[in-house]
Amino acid sequence: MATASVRDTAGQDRLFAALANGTRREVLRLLRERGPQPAGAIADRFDMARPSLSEHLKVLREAGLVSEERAGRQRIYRLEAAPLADVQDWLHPYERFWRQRLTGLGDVLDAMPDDDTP
Amino acid sequence: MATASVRDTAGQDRLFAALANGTRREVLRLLRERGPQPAGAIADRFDMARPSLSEHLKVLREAGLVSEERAGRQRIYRLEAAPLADVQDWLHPYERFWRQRLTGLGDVLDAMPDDDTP
DNA sequence: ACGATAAGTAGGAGATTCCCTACGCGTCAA
DNA sequence: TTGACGCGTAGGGAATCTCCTACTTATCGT
Repeated sequence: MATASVRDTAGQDRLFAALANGTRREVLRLLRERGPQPAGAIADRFDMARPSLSEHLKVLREAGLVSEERAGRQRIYRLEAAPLADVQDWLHPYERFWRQRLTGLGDVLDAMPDDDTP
Repeated sequence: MATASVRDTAGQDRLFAALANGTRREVLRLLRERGPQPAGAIADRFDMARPSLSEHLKVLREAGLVSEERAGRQRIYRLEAAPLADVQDWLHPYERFWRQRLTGLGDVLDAMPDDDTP
């Protein structure tokens, strides 16, 4: 096993775009807190027509953030957190910048270059 | 000093949406690696009309990810990483889910609930 | 086989995104 | 003061997003 989370630009776009919607973030939270759920049970939690929520699930699926398993006439959705590890990886080189601010180190090092992505 | 990074749903939408674009992520990387830059120097790096890039800078500004400082007829843009700390905070409750997968602990705990956001 | 149930697809309205060209505003140098 | 420069705003076009109301497909119970 070698690479696990190399995401191209378009993939990152899809990932962040999937997260850029409150309803979809709520769906993720629901799956995280309550475990896998059939589409209907998810939809019941939202004040929105079911087909609309079905679309949101599709966006999450295409971003790799949920998977579906068919069980009879239900489709059980499950959180897939792996792409979120990609987000954390993306975040990592920025970490020292907010650390810097919070610890009051100030803006002293602002111009100090670093290399990370080619 | 009390709360520093409480972001409402709309604010999170704006934040993730700002990150959901390759050009804008590139701008952030540039500011991280090369330090603060005038708008023109940033625009020169992209194969895009300057007003288009100006719009991207506006989106980043409204998400709080960059700040601008006027210096003569230039506007120096600077990375503001604090909102990215919000992203990491948002990410945190999901962390155990991908850890779980990676360490091969398997799907055993998938249905185990946890509480985090109200 | 039939009707009811679970959930996705089709198509469409209205808003937003992402790019462009044209133009306006402030600042500096001569 | 005039002209050039740095940069933003206006406005517009094509594509995409987010919601809706039908409608289709697949499965289950009787």
